[in-house]
Amino acid sequence: MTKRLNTAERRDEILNKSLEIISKKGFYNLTIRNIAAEIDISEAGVYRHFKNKKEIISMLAEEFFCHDTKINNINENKNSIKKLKNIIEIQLKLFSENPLMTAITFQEEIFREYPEIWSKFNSHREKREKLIKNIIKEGKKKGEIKDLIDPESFTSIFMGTIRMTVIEWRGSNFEFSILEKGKKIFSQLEEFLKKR
Amino acid sequence: MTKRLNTAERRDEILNKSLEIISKKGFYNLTIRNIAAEIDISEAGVYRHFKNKKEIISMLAEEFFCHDTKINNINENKNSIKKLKNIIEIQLKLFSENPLMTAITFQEEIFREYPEIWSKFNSHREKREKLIKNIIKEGKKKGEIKDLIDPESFTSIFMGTIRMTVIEWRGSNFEFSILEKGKKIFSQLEEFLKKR
DNA sequence: ATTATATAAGTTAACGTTAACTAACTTATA
DNA sequence: TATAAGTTAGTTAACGTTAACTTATATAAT
Repeated sequence: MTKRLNTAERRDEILNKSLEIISKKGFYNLTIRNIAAEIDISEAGVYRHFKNKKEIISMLAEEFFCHDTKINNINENKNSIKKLKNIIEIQLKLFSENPLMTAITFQEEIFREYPEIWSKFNSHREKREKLIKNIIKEGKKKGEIKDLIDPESFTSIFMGTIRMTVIEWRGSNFEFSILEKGKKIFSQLEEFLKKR
Repeated sequence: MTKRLNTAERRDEILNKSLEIISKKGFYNLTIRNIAAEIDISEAGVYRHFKNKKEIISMLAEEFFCHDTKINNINENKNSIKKLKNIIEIQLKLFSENPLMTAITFQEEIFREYPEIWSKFNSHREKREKLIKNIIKEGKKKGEIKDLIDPESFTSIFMGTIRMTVIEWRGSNFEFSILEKGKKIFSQLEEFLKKR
């Protein structure tokens, strides 16, 4: 009578539902009870598939990083402004394919409970910062980017802008196209960067 | 023997310690137990001064908004770029005077537990967005700001930049001068905005 | 094709802990 | 000396987790 799922299917279901809970109700409401109730199994049933709550959260973070590291690997032999454009495009494309993932980015602080995950987030951000800073420095050297641009300041501007765009998108309940908004915003930043 | 404080003093102590807990240990660890332990009274003692936990949190949010609304009231008869500069300066000055307050800005999501507070944060942000957008529109009309600047996009850039700067400051454990960093970053944005 | 069996997926019912909160009391102090 | 600031000792409810159990099903022997 009762339908059973195999581990792979159930794990996926648990992870997806967990992300949904975080996104819609906040991290506070991610409890084993709530997960179990939403997928209609017992609490103990959840523990057949994950050894504890932390493992669920780690897997979500892992998924997030896995999605996100694509950015660091492409981007060869390109104009530096194109590279920056590319970063925004990839980043926002990932979010647009999986909007709930944005919840993780913006509830980062909550991962403090799990110091290993928390430190991953921090080193991830630092890595991204360095990447952008280097692209700008390089662009200045190659004469593609204005001399007056300060790499460090612009990195803050760049990363802040992406974050703000996503915050607004989340706030609107994902009602506009983040890709188009991203394009529009980058064209503004481009005007700021490029030599004439 | 035991020293007693009057309500006013104790309320302040509780609020300050609460903010410190949120900032240093995260919102999760803001519990009546922890507050009581840190100020060395019993848990029940806390309830002599606040009727429940929500009241503590509401007061903190109130304090935050109170600090923050100064921005909307000044700024008369000024060049539009000066106005924007002013907004950054006031905002960062408030944070530099009370660094722990930044914790509230960046743990916003947590206020979801308290929908009334949460909606205040949102309308607060929207108000700020409108203010900035209007300053830009006005600046364009008056010929102080470049024609190609898109008010909506620039608002995201502007607000995102402030947020990112504060995130970095928090990340560094408040080790650099946020006021100087703000100045530096605004001088970059200014280059972007101003007509030559 | 049918049947036996190991195992994976599920259950119930509890565990110890901690959360927010309260009633009933004691005592310092204005 | 009345009141406000404090205590002790509890409540109820929720948390993550576990032990001990049941049962569906994939697979292998008949």
